[in-house]
Formats: sequence, structure tokens, C-alpha cells
Amino acid sequence: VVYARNITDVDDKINTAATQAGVPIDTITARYAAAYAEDMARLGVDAPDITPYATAHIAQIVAMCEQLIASGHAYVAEGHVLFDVASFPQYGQLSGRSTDEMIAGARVEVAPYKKNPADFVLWKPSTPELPGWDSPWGRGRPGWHIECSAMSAAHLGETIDIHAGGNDLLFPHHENEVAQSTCAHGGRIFARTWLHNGMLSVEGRKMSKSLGNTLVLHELLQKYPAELLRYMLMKAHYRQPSDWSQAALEQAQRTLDGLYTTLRDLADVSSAGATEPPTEFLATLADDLNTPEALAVLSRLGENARKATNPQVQKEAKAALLAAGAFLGLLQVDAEQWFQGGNDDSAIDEARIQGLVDARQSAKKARNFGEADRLREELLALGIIVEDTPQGPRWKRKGSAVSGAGVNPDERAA
RNA sequence: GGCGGGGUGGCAGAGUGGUCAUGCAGCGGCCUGCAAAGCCGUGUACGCCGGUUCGAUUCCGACCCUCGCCUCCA
Repeated sequence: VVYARNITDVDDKINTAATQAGVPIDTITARYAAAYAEDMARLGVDAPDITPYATAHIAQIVAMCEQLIASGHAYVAEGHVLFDVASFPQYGQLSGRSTDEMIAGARVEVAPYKKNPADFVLWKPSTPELPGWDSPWGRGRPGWHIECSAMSAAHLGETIDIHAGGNDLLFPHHENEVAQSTCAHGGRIFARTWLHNGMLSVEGRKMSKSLGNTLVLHELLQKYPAELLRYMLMKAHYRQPSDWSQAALEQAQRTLDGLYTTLRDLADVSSAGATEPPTEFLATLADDLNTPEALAVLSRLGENARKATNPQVQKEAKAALLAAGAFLGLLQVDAEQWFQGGNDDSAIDEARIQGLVDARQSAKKARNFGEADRLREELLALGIIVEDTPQGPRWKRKGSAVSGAGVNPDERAA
């Protein structure tokens, strides 16, 4: 797979922010693009092969506009270049809308220079104080939709296999991309498959696209293990809406803890040798990325591993569990570290804990159970749970990451 | 108003024309000095009303509720 993830680095919001701050737009966009890339990397998202920036493709955008004008799919009006929707009969097919319906439902005043109310901007004039580029139609800047069509063609060719995006972009953005690209490329298909993901809400409320939401992810990454966040994002099918809540986070933490407990119990079992995830597991992902189903299979793989008694079977079961986990970017942390490391800033005094654990073990051996229980309570007060196993006592943090103190956002910002 | 998603057991969340989702939580038991972990067992779930069918949560129709989008914010 060749994976491209583009950055729109010129738009009205950016221009406004840059004007207010008295800096060039790339001062703004560079900062947020870097923060975004960093967060994605920390989340364990594969880096794109290509990260095109809109402002680096002005020539291609202008060329595509010229091409669309020459082929009768676009026209110039008052310094704007507009796409002529009437020239593309399939317009509306992707989002399941007819242009008649759209006109009937129009709630925004139509610009007078449009031939058709549904026509959209490919290039718009820019005022002297705002960013702009010279073009055959005067100094201006690209409309949003054309950027994606031009960058896609420049890096991936006229037809791509998979185009992803939020379902809030289905119309008009994706619909317009289809129109621009198809018409600029002699009718050749633009994207063979579309993935439209559902929206994320937070504690039952709509989460809107804003800089604030970037900070939310940034802060979550300070407070919680990346795997927990990944689990949260995969627990519902990508097409479904998903609500992010503290309760759901805690539930997810317990689920992951269960899987890690299994791995911890099997710490001495070798899982050497590369193993492909089981076919049953891969089949769930091959079926439109059914991650909830994949997670259900992951649970069964965990159960298999726990129940295996034959050493060879046990070894294979553990390897299968780890391989499946790796496929989802889960279970990659050392089990001991998962329970003891934590992700917050409340330091753990391991020596002290180990001392208490040893003292309790001694009391147990002396059959002084009252003292042993008292020590266990003392550990619990420190947020530590002790478990006796055939191999001796072991401990873990209570509730691991979710109940952790986290990092003060102000400190992070500083 | 139009178009498109949804409404599943305490919670989260898949899926299927009749047989087990899965996870978390709960309850009973085993194990344990006691716990924890694990194991075994345990729930008249599928918005409402009709229809099709031997049988519908699963197909069809109406309705209610909810979310997203509906032409230059991107």
C-alpha cells in the first residue's frame, strides 16, 4: 500500500490566525502539522509514505483548473474559476443526491456569478494582504476541493484504490473531488473504494473539528497508554459513531488488563518464531475492517492460550495471540511493564513495595495471617495489588493507567 | 423538508431467518489460610406497530426517537 495523507495548509481559518498573530501562514501550519504527526506516531499509526502540502502543489492545481476549463467542465467568472456541475451528469452519485434536491434544499444565498447554484469554486481571488499565488485568472488561492484532486493525481495517479475520510466530508467534499478528478482525467474512475468513518462524540456530546480536539488527543496521550486509546478506537466499527467516555475508558482498560494478565501468566512460555495471525482473525479484518469482531477473536485467542496445557499448544497459542495483537497494534508492551509501569507521574517506589511484599510472604510462611493481611492492606493503600501465584507473589498497580493522576495540561503546554 | 447512518441484554458492542457473539459489570460454585488471578455455571436482548414466513431481532411497509450531511469553513 502506498499511503498518502495530505495537509491542507491554506484556508480561511489559517489565514485569520496568521493575520492575527502577524506571522506567515506556514508558521501556523508547520506547528500544527508537526503536532499532528507526532500524535499520530505516538498513537502507533503508520507513517504515511507521502505527506503532500496543498501550497506545494499550486502549479498542479492551476494546471488542473486549466484542464477543466479547456474541456468545458469549468468556467471563469469575476476572478473565480467554477466547476460546471451541469457538465458532469454523475454529479451527486457518490453521496446519493440529485442536483434538483440540492437546489431545493439550498439554505445559503447563491453567489450571483454562478451559472448553476450547485457550481463550486476551484480558484478564488485573494486580497492583497492575504496569501495568494499568481494565476491566469489573477492573484488568488485554490478552493479546497481541488487541492485534494490535484495532490492525489500528482502522487498516486489518476485512479486510486482506496480513499478514506470522515462521513461528514462525503458531501460536498468527496463528491466534488470525484467530479473534478473524473472530468480532468477523461472520465477515468477516481477512487475504487471509499471508506467513510463515523464521528466521535465525547461523553455523549458532539466532538467538532477544531484545534481544541487536537489538544484532547495530545493530552490523552500524556495520560493513557497508546494501546488503550487504540483499543477505544477499534472497539466500534469504523463506520459507526463512537462515544468516548471515562466509563468506556475504564472498561477498555479492564479488558486490556485481562489480556495482559494472560500474557503475564505465560511469561515463561516461549513465543519465538514469526507467526501469522489465525485465518479466523484475518477474516474479520478482511471483512470491511470489522475490528469489534477482530477483538472478539482476540479474546478467544487469549482464552485458548490460558487453557492450553500441552506445552507445544501453549506456545503456539501464545504466539497466535501476540501475532493477532500485533496486527491491531495491541499487546506490544511487556506484560510486567504494562502493570507496573503506569503512564502517570506518580512515582513508584519499587524497593519499598518489594520490601512489603517480601515481609508479607515471610508472615505467610510463619502462618501469621493477620500480619500478612495487614501488609496487603498497606500495599493496597499504596495502590498496589498483591497476588499469590504458584511461582510466588507478584504485584501490579491498581487500575493501572486509567486511575492514574495524569499530567497537568498546563505543564504539558509549558 | 431532502439524503444517509443508527436504535441489541446493567454498560460497551458485533452478528444472524430457526442452534453461543465477545468484553466489562453482577450472581452462584471451584480453587485460595483469606484474597487476587483463573476455571465452571448463570440473564424471557434485539425502538414501536403491522406484513411475509412453519418460524423474524435478522426480510418488507408505516411510525417514533437519535446522529451526520444538505453548494465556496475545510
